[in-house]
Amino acid sequence: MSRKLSTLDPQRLDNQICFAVYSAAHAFNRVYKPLLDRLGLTYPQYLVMLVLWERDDVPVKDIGEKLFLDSGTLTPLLKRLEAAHLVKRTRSSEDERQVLIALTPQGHALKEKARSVPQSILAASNCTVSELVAMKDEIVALRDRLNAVIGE
Amino acid sequence: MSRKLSTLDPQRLDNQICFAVYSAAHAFNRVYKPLLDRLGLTYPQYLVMLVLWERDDVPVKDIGEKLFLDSGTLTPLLKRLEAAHLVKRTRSSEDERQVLIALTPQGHALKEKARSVPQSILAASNCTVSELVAMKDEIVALRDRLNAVIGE
DNA sequence: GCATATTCAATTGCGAACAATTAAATGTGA
DNA sequence: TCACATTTAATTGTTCGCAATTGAATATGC
Repeated sequence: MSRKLSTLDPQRLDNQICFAVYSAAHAFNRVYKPLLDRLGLTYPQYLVMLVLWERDDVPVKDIGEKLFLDSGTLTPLLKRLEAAHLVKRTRSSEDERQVLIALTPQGHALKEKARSVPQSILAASNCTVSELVAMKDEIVALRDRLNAVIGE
Repeated sequence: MSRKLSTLDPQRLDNQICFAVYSAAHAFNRVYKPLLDRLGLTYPQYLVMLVLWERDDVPVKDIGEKLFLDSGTLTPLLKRLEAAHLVKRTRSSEDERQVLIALTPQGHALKEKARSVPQSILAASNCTVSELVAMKDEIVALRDRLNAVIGE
């Protein structure tokens, strides 16, 4: 009775779904870490590389919009990627405010090595592909609604 | 065709579901932040307080197990809560290795003020309660399977 | 009882994450 | 043209998150 109440209590549900997402994000990070260690990347760095492998020579802002991150996070991260010789940062000649991020040959080459990174998660999840696709779409929809609330 | 392939490509799905969770966690954090600011808490601090409001006088390790956090994260966080006069940290007399965390009167009092925190998420989500419960359960199940993989 | 292993918290160092501010470049209106 | 707003990165300061190490207390095996 009190158990049923606590599960359906909307007050707690907010907390519960938020914590579920929060703790799942950490769990993903822990699974990815040993795989990414071999590439010398952290997970946020890996996300940036995924963006760049799709399209190169983009301003910092474009990366930030795709990953929902701001320059306070990206600037030092990109400097670390530059220090690792994976990207080059150059100011745009058309708009001097922009810094364009381009992959180095090593940055491009890393794409092949990264192929094997996402593999064990699906196996470990014990879900069908369609279940995971549905789940992903639900989470994305929730995220987008939350972000819409923030934008007002 | 290529669109369908990319959606069903298990390689990308791994990345996509992980990023969905990662970005949703940030979105939640941004929604909670202005509400928690009024309490003078960050989201991880709020999680610790939620644990303590359920049960008091627990060792650091118990908190860590519930929130999937270690002492490297919790020790400084708890010191900040102590500096804010919300908790008291005392070494257990039974086992001197343990530090017990107890709420101060102000820590207890904050529970009432925190009642209004989880509220807008459900409204903003545009989902039914049962949909959100199902979603939460799926995410928790996935998280637990991921954590099981880490434990080997 | 004593050496060894385990447990627990604290510490250190590094990398996010973000708010708030700064500074420079660009765009706009009068 | 010139004042003003906007855009874009960079900077600064605070807080997480975790790996790795340390150190102390407790438990275990012999």
